[in-house]
Amino acid sequence: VLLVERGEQPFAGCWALPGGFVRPGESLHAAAVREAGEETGLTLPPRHLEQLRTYGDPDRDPRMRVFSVAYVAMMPDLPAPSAGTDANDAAWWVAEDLGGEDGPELAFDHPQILADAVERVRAKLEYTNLATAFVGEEFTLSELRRVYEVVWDVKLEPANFRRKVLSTPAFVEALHQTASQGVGRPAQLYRSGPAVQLHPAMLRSEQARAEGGRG
Amino acid sequence: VLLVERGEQPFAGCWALPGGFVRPGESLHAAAVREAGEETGLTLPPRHLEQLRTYGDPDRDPRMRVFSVAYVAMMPDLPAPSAGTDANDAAWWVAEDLGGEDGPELAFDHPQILADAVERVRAKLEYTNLATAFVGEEFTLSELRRVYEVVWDVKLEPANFRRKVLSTPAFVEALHQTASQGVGRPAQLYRSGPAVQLHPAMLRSEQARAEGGRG
DNA sequence: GCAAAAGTGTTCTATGTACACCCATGT
DNA sequence: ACATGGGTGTACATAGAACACTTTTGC
Repeated sequence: VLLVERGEQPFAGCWALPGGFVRPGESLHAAAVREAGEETGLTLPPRHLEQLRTYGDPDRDPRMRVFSVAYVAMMPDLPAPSAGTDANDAAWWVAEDLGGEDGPELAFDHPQILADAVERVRAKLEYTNLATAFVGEEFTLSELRRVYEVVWDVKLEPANFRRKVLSTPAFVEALHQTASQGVGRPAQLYRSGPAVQLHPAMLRSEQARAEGGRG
Repeated sequence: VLLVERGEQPFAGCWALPGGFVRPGESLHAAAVREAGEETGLTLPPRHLEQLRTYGDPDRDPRMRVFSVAYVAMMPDLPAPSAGTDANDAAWWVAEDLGGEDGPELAFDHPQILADAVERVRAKLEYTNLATAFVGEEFTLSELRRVYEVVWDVKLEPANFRRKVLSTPAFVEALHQTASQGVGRPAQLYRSGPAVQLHPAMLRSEQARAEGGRG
């Protein structure tokens, strides 16, 4: 999770999701990309960007009435961010470490926004190819499986996962090359296929579903 | 679908989704309920209300920059609406009749909003108890099945549908009363159970999924 | 009695799960 | 040789689809 440390009141010193104001003539989508870049120094376009939802409770910002249209973006190979305007610092965080006792305090209603985002991603892994946005353009099935295992916090049977992915039409395409890596038999390389929606879905177990979300 | 006929430019004479501006100190949720009521004369609280998404393209309203936070509401027993402020008329429409040649022209980007709403509802029938918001507090399984059949535009096996609904934990609760109605064996009455998310889901077939939506 | 809708039983098939087993590589 | 991860095969359990059949009402 990409967070910035606030340099101004309110919530100075707290960490917050990067954001800002939409400009005249600018679409919401473009504003999300621009603001994320301005506050963190990241220029690469994200692999995936989608609207989450809009937060507009009257007292969510003590200064004035603010409506925040939250977007979720996905990036692999997380490049090092740098603090931008209005921010002391910018850094990547592990989602698991946020919201607990040890983690930093999040500003405004950003804990809720983050929780909604995590649950959205968990749910979308089931029925879309969103998992491929977490890995490089070329990847092994083990790398793809690790995405599901980490995000859902479960262990998946490698054999069954493999069959499931390969039997889902247009989910991945074989490159007929082997990855050159460490110990063990080299794995085949794949790239993301044309399918965006998956039929049938990669169903998470009852247990994995209870993990995070009421959805 | 509840629409109002616009009395002012732009799009005067066109039909539009009811809406308006959020007031100071008012939540988005409260504004959605209030505006729907003001423009149509309906006062009953909807059985279900949820945020759809926010539309903010720079030129979606020719007068000025407008961000619309769309909400979807569900009501059974559709009471007759009456035209309110800024509206010539208000009426219920069949969703299927909108968007085609015969239907009325919808204002602004409301065709897109409506399409997104229909797809949201279609998808949510699968994994939530949203279908129960379309029927009365007490209902037969045939009435519930008709919701799925109409919204998804499919035929479902009554026998299998019954088993599926009754085997899904906390989806419906039996009232041990029979409905008094027309021809055929009287059906048992049920009411909505405590479950909001359904496990396992009521999966629509590949065909029903292709019907409306890419999601 | 007959039509119509409610409800039960049963068979067949598809899909997920668990686990045994073989394959190819680095050390 | 052996540990490690990649990949295949297979038996079992579960869930959905299709359809025959019984039950209960109105006409």
